[in-house]
Amino acid sequence: MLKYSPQLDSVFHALADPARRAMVDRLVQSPASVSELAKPLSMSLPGVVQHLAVLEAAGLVSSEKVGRVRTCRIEPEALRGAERWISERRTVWERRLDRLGAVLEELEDLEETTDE
Amino acid sequence: MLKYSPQLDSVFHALADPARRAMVDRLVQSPASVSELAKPLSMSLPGVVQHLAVLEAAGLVSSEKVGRVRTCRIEPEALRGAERWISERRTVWERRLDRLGAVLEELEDLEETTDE
DNA sequence: GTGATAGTTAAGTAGATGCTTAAGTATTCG
DNA sequence: CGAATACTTAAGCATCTACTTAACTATCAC
Repeated sequence: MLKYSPQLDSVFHALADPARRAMVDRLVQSPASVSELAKPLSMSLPGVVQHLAVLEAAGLVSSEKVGRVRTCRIEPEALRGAERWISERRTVWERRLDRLGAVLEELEDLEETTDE
Repeated sequence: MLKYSPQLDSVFHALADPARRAMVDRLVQSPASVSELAKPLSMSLPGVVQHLAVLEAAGLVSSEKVGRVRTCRIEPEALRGAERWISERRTVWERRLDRLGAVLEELEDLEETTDE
């Protein structure tokens, strides 16, 4: 199992939950407090805090407490890492398709010249 | 919790495991049999089959059995869906940065004109 | 047919996950 | 000060996950 990345593990795992995606969705608009994040979610506050901990562990979100309010903000680099992994795979797959297409065209050309 | 997508749940969940990412990594190169997928993974064959089932449930991989060999291939559309979700969020975040930058510049201009 | 190959099915298990409620601790307001 | 706000911590619990081993089925090769 080469190039194992616990970083990707935790980012993809964090994004696999709808409540956590909703929180990310909210945070890309602007920073928010824990209760602001909780408001649209039908869940207890401690539940939200646990999701927040998962997002922070994945490096997707950072937060800072001032007074009694914890303000959360998104960390786009982690998001970018996941995006990069996917797009690299897509690139490999598309290159393969291109090579396949080229081979098929060559075969067609060969058939034409041998048939005529 | 608006626009809940079980599709994204399952795709991100599938990608959160290193063995499954390794399988995707292999399959973007070319289709492969179950045992070919299993070879680089230090895991029993039934374990691999279970991971395969997760990938298929997420729509990331499809497979077909011919004779005694099951051939697996990647389904890039599901990958693209996950990539799209991430890139949409990144776009929102970047737009916000642009607006912020514009506002800051305006403030600077105002200060200059009022100071002088 | 016999045996090897390729995969499948079933059952069990340790540990992680996604919640909950209850009971705290700070901070701010009047 | 005393009450309201904004979290935080702890504990408990049902369910899900990622494996395992053992036993089975369906090809294919001779």
